Amino acid sequence: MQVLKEEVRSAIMLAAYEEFRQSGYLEASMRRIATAAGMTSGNIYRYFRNKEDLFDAIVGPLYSEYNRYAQEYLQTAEAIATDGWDVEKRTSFFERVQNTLVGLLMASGPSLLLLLCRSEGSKYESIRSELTGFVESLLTKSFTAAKGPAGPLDERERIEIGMLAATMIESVAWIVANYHDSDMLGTLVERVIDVFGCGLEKQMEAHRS
Amino acid sequence: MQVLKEEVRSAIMLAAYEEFRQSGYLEASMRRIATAAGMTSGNIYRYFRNKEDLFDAIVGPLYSEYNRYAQEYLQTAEAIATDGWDVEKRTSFFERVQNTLVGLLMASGPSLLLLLCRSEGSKYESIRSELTGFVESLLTKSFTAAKGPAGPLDERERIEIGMLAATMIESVAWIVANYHDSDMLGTLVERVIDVFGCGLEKQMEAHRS
Amino acid sequence: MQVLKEEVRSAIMLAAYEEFRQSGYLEASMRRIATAAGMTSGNIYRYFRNKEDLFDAIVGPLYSEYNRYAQEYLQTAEAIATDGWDVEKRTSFFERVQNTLVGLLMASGPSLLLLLCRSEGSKYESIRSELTGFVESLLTKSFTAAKGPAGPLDERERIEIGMLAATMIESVAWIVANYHDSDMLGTLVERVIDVFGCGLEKQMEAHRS
Amino acid sequence: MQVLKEEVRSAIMLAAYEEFRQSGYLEASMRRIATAAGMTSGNIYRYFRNKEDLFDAIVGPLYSEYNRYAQEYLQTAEAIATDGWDVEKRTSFFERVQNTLVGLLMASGPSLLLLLCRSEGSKYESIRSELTGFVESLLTKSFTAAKGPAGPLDERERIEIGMLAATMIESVAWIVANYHDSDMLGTLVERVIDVFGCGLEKQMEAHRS
DNA sequence: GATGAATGAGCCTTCATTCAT
DNA sequence: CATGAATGAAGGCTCATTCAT
Repeated sequence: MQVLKEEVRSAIMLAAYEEFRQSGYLEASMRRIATAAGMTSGNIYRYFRNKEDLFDAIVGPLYSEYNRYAQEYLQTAEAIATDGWDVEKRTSFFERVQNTLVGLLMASGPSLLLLLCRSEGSKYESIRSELTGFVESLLTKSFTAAKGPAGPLDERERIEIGMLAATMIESVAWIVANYHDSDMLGTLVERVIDVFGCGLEKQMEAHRS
Repeated sequence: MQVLKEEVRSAIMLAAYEEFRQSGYLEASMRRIATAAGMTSGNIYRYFRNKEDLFDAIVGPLYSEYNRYAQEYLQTAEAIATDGWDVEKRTSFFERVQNTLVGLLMASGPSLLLLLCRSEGSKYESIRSELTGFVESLLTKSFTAAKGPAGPLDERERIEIGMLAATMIESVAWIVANYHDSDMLGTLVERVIDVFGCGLEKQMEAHRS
Repeated sequence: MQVLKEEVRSAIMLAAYEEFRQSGYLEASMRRIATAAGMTSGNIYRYFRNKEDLFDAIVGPLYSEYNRYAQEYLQTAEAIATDGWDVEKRTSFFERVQNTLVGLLMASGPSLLLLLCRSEGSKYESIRSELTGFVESLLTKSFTAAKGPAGPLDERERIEIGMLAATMIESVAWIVANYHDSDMLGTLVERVIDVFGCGLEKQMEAHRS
Repeated sequence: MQVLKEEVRSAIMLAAYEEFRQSGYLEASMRRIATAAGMTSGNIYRYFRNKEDLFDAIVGPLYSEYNRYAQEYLQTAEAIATDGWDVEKRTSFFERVQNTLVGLLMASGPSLLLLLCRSEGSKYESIRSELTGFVESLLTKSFTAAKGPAGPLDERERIEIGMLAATMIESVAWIVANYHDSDMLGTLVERVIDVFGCGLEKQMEAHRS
């Protein structure tokens, strides 16, 4: 049964997606992917150089896009920080973060799940800490500004911010892993941001007084 | 030269803990565990039937304990729910959750890390969703009570509660994976519960009106 | 766009020659040959039954030719030996060997390189020992004649002749593998024959006395 | 059937030796080696890290020894060259080369065969050209000295020396591949050196006049 | 005629597990 | 008790070859 190249390529990527989703990058088996895609393992290598390349094909485009977004938003944040960061700007802060994340989610489709939750052992495995770092840096700027002349953040504040950033990303990862419908995804992420936003405001107040 | 049986058993479990922590259940290597424990891989099998059994030995007791706690708290919650769930009781609600979780953390020691974060591929890999289910059930009760006569929760409310429960557990897992010091652990978990608590209050208000 | 059959055949053989030269028979890759010939690997099998057949096509004609030469020269040598083998004839002996070899080299072109140096794993891999046998037989006749009435060669003489024949072929093979320019090739082979001739003369003298 | 470690190690090396000898480094199959050694392929890896390591174990010691010899003899040659290189020293030259080679052969045993003739694809594959370079350098020194004030060698002389060095090594390789008895090996190598020595003398004379 | 997708056997290697010693 | 040699299945990957199109 001869099939067109693109169809087969898609079939492989589909089977690979499923396998990566179930087993993660390291435990995924090329043989199983092949079987699921209805072919011999050798044939996969006509379409993808190796396991990494196959993972890349699914997840790489999204990663690039993320990189563009991240850089852009960090620069914007930098600019705002330099100008001063008044109440008005601060209130618009979480909308920006929210837009970044929700935008990414909308643009991404199901591959975000692999990137965020199943990439251990691949070259993308640091994505979570990158994302965390990104969010952390935004939060730090916001906090520093809010704190005003009181000076730089103390150790405990930094740890808490780090935790908030990380758990926020964990939460997003969970949502991505459990809801694939684009609308629902957006709603839930917004909700999570709300929750964390609320917690943050409280923390800021506490530290300001 | 002969070592007592229990000492050897401990040595194996110690080495295994470290290996599981670093590599996770699936990627953990029996050979490396044996080497680290100062023996041959074959000897491990005199003390533990297989990899799973070894993981069990480390993580199983905590799992049982968790099960006891969970059941107990659920029953309590049930009782309260039946009696009615007034403001006062509601305000004490998060303290209970908090106590449950922090108590578990204190009672558990480092094996919680394995159970929550390194059990993929083992028979405990569903622990997170179990925990989530537990928290979800508590939240549902609380919400239902708060909503009062307006009747049962709608689909959307249930989904949001599910998400909040799950992401809360994810957050706790992250903390457990990143901070081992018992005090810091407590502080951070309390902080996370604060944040989620704040978000929850807002949500309740929103839905009450 | 359609190419004539013979052109394609040639293109394949050309690409195959290069691949066999670089990688040897066993390590040669049909895929690389196809790519270099500007076609798909499958198409090669319309022109050649398999890898061996392709190697055959390049190297077979030369092998046949060698066989003709060898038989012819052996018969001549036989005839001379029967007639008696005086000094004059003996002095012309190495010229004959030389002419045989250099003739083959000139008549052969680059495929001799494959036949002599890259045929391991193919059905031609015994060519070196065949050639050696041929030269050995010539040398044996010459020696026997030179030794005269002293009778047949002893074990040690036969071994040395065998070795000289073999290393002479090895030398020629090295030259063929390293110099492709026809003139240089001739010069160096003559030079090698000189060297071996010199050694042989000495050996003959030693054994005659 | 339990066997002592060293016995098994030897059995593997023996089987490996045979396999490498028959198929060369690249074509050798670990499975076949294992089968020949009476075990599963996996078990080999208890004794040798991988194919390369196994080849190393057989061939490495000899290679080290060769390196020591080569350096030593090159230094000696250098010293002689500086002092001047009269007839007497020159006549002793080939005795030195001969001693080097024959010494190596005696010290080496059958692994020399693998090193010289079956190492393609391994990290030792350049051994022939190294050896050739070594001999070539000795010959060049000798020639330059013999030529005296006439100055450096011309292109053609250099090519011929290169060829003589290379074909000499080829000859030695052939001998090693075909005779394993230590005495016979010595005799034949001496014989080959004689032959080449004779050819060299003639060449020197030709170029001196 | 030619394509190139597909196969299947083979490669080296790793690893949990078993068992003779 | 403990060893560590051995197994067997699986891993990712390559390649000559076949065959539907």
